[in-house]
Amino acid sequence: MRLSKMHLRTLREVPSEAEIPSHILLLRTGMIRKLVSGVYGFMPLGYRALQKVEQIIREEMDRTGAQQIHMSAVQPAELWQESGRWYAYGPELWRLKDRNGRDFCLGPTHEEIFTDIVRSEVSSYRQLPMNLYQVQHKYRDEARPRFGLMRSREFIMKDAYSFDRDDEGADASYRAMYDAYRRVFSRLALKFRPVEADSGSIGGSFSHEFMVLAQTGEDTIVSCKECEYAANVERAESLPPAEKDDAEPPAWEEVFTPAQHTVEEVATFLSVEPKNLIKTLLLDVDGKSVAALVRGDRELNEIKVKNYFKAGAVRMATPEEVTAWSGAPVGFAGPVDLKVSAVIADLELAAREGWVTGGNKADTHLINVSLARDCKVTAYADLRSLDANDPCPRCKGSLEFMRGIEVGHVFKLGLKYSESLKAVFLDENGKEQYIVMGCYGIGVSRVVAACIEQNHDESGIMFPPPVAPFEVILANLDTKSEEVSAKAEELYSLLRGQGLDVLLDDREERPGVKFKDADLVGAPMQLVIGAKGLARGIVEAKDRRSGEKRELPLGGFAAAFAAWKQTVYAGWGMA
RNA sequence: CGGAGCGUAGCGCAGCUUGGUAGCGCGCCUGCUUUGGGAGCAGGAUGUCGCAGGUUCGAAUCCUGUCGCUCCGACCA
Repeated sequence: MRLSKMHLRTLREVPSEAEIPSHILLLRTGMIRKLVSGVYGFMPLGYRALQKVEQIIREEMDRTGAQQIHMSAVQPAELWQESGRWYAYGPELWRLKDRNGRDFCLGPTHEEIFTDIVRSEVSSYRQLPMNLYQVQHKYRDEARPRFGLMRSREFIMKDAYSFDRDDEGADASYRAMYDAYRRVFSRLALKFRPVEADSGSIGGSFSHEFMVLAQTGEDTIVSCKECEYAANVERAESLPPAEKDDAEPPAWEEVFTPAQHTVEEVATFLSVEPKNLIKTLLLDVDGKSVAALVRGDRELNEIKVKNYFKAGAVRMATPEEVTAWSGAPVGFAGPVDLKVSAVIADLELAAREGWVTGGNKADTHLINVSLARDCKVTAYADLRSLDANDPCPRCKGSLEFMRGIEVGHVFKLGLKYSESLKAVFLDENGKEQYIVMGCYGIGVSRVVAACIEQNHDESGIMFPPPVAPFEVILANLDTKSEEVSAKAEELYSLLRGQGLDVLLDDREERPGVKFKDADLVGAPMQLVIGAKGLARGIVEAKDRRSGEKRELPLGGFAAAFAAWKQTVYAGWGMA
């Protein structure tokens, strides 16, 4: 592609709406254009990057035997009512009506549609297993779209659905997708981790997320330094302490703690450590009052509470509710004689007795509380978030925390949708069986953003070669010189002959503009040809990632380029 | 949904307090000069000041309403 003929508009200044690097750079390079909040269009450069990602995904999906189809984004409400998600999904489901007032939605995901196809097309065990996928727009009316392509209301997703005769088959399909995802993200030259994850509103029995590692990621993941364990903190399991201290404390008594609300304040006031306190958090779980107890130095993980109750919605109680349930202002709730429908305690709290708790009375705490003796604890469960001192739940090794961007998610769904939508087949014995399902998504547009998030510097994007809209940018610094231009054209067709995507900067611009734009748009390999270099018989080459420059001789250029290309790719961990 | 902020040229912004000719930088167009890290000079084009209503002789500016956008939080494969 010749830059003089390509529509490219780069911005010098940072658009005020963008905060994070990928959003800023996608706008500055003119790769995307916002239409309205959370809805973006792709311009030539951006669309090329998107297609590169898509192509790699398609190749790896096809390799597993999955078949690409294309369903509409518009979906009839009936199917969603049948699965129950029309009511369960909430305002994020983008609903619309046709002229006759019939309900539809724009698909946020396609379990219903794919299950519907399969239940009408598949009737025999001979047709299974089957895996269908598509690359298509998804719509989620996000409460707060943000960060450009990271969290948009319309986005591009590859979604695949597997259909198997039994659980073993479904596990094999899941494994095949998991492996395919590893290959996809490896081929994209991204640093990523597959982690154990919460299965959220898609449902199902287990799932893994694929996280691209980046500081600006919205998720936190824990990863064991010694074994393979890695999980989203939302889901990472905590181990109860090994030792147990059953010594029964003396009877509890009230202590006066005027205006001491927080754990820190109370601990300091009573000269005890925060880990000797119990934090009593009051929650509304699907409309029921619940108290969740964790050690004073721990953080409650609301997702674990939600999963424990298999609840739809969990929220912190309002100050009014706290007062109504505990009889005291915020900061003094405790588990002794608390009027709530359930009290659940973190596993760790079973390990010892003699706690400091809130007194359910203003300015009052209790000491020497025994959960077993003094409180009605409904159940003990893993409720807290891990912290840096926690051991790995698998091997007890040490954990590290990092930020990640979720670019892929694989779920084993089991019978969730086949039961609600009655997707069945006849087995060898002529008996009707439910199809066992899995579903697998990759946020294609988010991958492009994540890739930039992981690979950029002050000057612009550093695209990994497999994602780069162009692998090489060839800048002709002297477009008015016939010799230089002839040489540039010669190199341009030579490189294209090698199957590379090359962008020839043949604009009548000053060198500085060309250098800045080359760095900004982030082609992994930059070549510069100008009168000076030509006189010396060389082309300058710059590795965008490392910044390393070298001179390639025009005599024997092809060999010198091949060697250089190899070092550039090696820098990306590519063969 | 709660809190905060912002809507003025393609982009970044000033002007609003104290009402009176709509501005600056970048970008864009023309010409000349320039040409190895976002050139210089000269000339030029581009605005329903988000929208609607109100106050006023007169509103970008004051008042009311409304829409949009962004950030923090809540929420979220």
